[in-house]
Amino acid sequence: MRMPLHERIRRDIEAAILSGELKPGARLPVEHELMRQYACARMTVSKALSALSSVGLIDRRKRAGSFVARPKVHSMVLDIPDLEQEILQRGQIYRYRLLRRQVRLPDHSTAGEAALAGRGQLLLIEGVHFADERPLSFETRLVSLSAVPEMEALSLEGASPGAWLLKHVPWTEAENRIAAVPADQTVARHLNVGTGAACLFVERRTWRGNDGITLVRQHFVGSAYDLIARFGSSKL
Amino acid sequence: MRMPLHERIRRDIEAAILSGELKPGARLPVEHELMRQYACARMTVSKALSALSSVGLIDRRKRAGSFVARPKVHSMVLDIPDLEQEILQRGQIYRYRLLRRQVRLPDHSTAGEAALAGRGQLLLIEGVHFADERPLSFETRLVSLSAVPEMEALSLEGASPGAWLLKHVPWTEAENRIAAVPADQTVARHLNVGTGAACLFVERRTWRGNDGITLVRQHFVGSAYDLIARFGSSKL
DNA sequence: CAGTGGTCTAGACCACTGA
DNA sequence: CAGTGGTCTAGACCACTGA
Repeated sequence: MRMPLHERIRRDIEAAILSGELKPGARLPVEHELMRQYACARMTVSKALSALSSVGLIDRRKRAGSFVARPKVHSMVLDIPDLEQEILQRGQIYRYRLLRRQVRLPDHSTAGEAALAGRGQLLLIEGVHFADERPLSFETRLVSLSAVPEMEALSLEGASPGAWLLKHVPWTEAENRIAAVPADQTVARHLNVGTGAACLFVERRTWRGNDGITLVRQHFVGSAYDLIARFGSSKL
Repeated sequence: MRMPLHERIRRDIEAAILSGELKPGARLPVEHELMRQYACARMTVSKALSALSSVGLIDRRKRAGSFVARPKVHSMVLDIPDLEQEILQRGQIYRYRLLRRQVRLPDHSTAGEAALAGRGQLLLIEGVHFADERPLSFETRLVSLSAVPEMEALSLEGASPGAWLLKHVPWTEAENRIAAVPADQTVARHLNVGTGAACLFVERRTWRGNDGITLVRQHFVGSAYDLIARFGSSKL
């Protein structure tokens, strides 16, 4: 057998929980009992239980014991891959067309802009992502030049600024807002859809540590783009 | 100090990575060096490094050492809370109106239905979620009666079937598809919006272990509902 | 083949908290 | 106040793999 013992213990208990044999609220055997069952040291049992606790399958309470967790928030993993990669993986041709590029001071009447800029200026980038020469997404992006000074000298022709940022200044925190909105005149023109057409709107802010990196707003052609989110307790 | 030592080591290294002091690809001190620095046992260092490895901040390789990970997939946590809870938390009145309830065999021409039903029948539930008496979401749901037989006898008047399921048959795997779609006639009538209005569409399948639980399709009034997704490396 | 991480032992002391 | 989990020690043997 090449599965570590702590892993085997973890799986045994996980299986019992998922099968319903151990129901939410049920008490697990105490560590010393598991040590006896598996004939192992306490650290080994502890490693297995800690792993289950960290994925939220059990709750551990001192003096009381370990219990199967009651179901809680259902958060799940949302993949928002690099648009360029995603289009290429679909076997389509990717192109980014730059519409506007401008360095400016933050608009202090917009709280988000001031926070993003810090003490520096902002780079405003507007463009359209094409898949097989059909517009897929209209994107307006603000980049903090105090966080990413290299970006000011960068030629943006042809390359997706989002892909460049991902590669050079990976974020550590992000927040997304996802909504369905009707296309206004600007969006409709750039995406080549009718005014009022349903668009998927994604607004994303990213940070690296405490520094804001970018704020991006993307309108996707509703009929051409979906987001997929998956969740599994098998994730670590 | 009441922070465990392994936690302090983890944070020290995490801070060095996030600040850029340790760049992607950089080699970390070997375990014995960290033992010396913190004057502790190897298990303690190992616990700190394992935690960093499990959140993907470092890669550990035998014989070679531990290295700051290069940035990878950007997956993030998407919260789709119980709609009832969410509306109540906004300080609005929640109501669910049941439109249709029907037990039937799966439509075998639809791959998803047959897989969901297993050997049993399906419960079809249609209804509308109201916030302050304004329609927010039109929901069509299929529930596998072989996985959740209790649901057949359940009165569904007034209570959200999603909330009931969450409480009684929590899922372990889920998949969501999120899109923007125009309201068709049925959706427009139930949500009290114009035909063609932008709606946020969420299709979710959930499983408990290997058994399909439910397949739900929800249309939200675009102007009234957003999804929020957050990501932070601070998550465990 | 030597250095690294992965696992494991058999203890120990402690903080916490419910009976 | 006794039982539980949280942490930690000072070792050990091993698998892996790059120099």
